[in-house]
Amino acid sequence: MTLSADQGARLVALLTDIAIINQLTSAAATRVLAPQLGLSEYSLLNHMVRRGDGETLTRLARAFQVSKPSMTATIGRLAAKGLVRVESDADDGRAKRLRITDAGRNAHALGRARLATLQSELFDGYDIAALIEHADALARLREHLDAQRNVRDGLA
Amino acid sequence: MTLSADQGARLVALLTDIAIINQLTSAAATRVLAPQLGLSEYSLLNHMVRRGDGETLTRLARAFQVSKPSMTATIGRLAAKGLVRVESDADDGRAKRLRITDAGRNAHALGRARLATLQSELFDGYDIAALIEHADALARLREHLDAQRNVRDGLA
DNA sequence: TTATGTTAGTTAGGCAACTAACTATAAAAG
DNA sequence: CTTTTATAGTTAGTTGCCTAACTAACATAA
Repeated sequence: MTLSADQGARLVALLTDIAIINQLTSAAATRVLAPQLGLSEYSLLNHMVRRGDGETLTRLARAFQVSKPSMTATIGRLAAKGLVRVESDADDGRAKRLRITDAGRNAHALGRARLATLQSELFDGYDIAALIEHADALARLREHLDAQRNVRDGLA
Repeated sequence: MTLSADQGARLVALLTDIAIINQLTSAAATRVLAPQLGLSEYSLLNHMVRRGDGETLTRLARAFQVSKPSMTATIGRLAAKGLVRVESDADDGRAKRLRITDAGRNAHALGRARLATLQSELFDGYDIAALIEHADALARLREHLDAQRNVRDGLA
C-alpha cells in the first residue's frame, strides 16, 4: 500500500506535533521532579505504589515498553538513592525482585504532589474535556504501532 | 484551577499514549536511517533542503525548539560526516552559517526514500484518513503548551 | 548427563535531549 | 570611550533511550 503525498505530509505533521507535545510535557515534568527524581524514576515508583512491588526487571521493562538496559539503569539510580531494594529470587537464580522502600514511598508522594500542581498550571484555561475526546483515537494508534513492533520482533 | 481526579487521570493516560507513540515512531525512523544518519541529523538536512541553508545555529535551535548545545552536537555530527559546512559570518564574528553539501543532499534523498517506505509499512492497513481528523486537536494542544512555555521563559 | 537453546540481567557504546557555566564578540549605556 | 549588558556558541555533566554482545542460570532433549 502506498500513501498519497498529501496523506503522507499530514501524517508527518501529526507525528511532529506528537513529538513536540511529548518533548514539552516531559521536559516540564522532569523540571518539577528534579533534582530528587528523574521522570523514568518517578514512573517506576508510581507503578510500584499503584500495582504493587516484587516484579522482575524484565517484566517491568515490558510493562513500560523499554529495553532491559534502560530498566537496569533506572533501577540502578533508584537503588543508589535508597528508594528501592533489589532482592534476589529464591526460586530463580537469574531473577531479581524489586521492592520499594519507605523513602521511595515518600519520594513518590512528593513527586505526585508536584506533578499535580504542574498539571493544573499547564492546563490552566484549556478545554480538557474537548481534548479527552481524542484519547481513543490515540490509544488505537498506540495499539496499532505496538502490534506492528511485535510483528517485526517476531512476537506476534 | 483544579482538575477533577477523573480528568487528571484521563489526561495522564492521553499523555502516556503520546509518549509511547512518539517513542515507537522515532525508534522506527532511527532504525531505517541508521547508520548513515541519526533522526535529528535527517531533520536538520530536511530543513535545509526545504527551506534553504545559510541559517545560524541559534536560529536553527529555535526553529526546532531544542537547546543550543543540542544543535551544536547535531551540527557537529553532520559536519564530521561532510554533510554540512560551517562558515563564519563576515558581519558577525560570533555567528556561524550552516551550508548543506552535495553529499548532504544525497544523504537526505536516501533517508527520505527510506522513511517513505517505513511509513507505508508502519501504516499498512490503518485508517489514516480517520487519524488525520484528530490532527487539529493535537496542533491546538501543541500551540497551547508552547505558549505556556514562552510565558515561563518570559518570552511572551 | 551432556549438549542445545532460552531467559535474566549487565556492560559497552552511541544518539539526543537537557541545564549550568563558560568564552568571545557585539551592542548599549554611562 | 569605557563599562555594562546581551547574544552566539561551546564545554561539561546528567538523563534516558537504543542495539549489540556478553555472562549466568534454567529447561529440555538426545
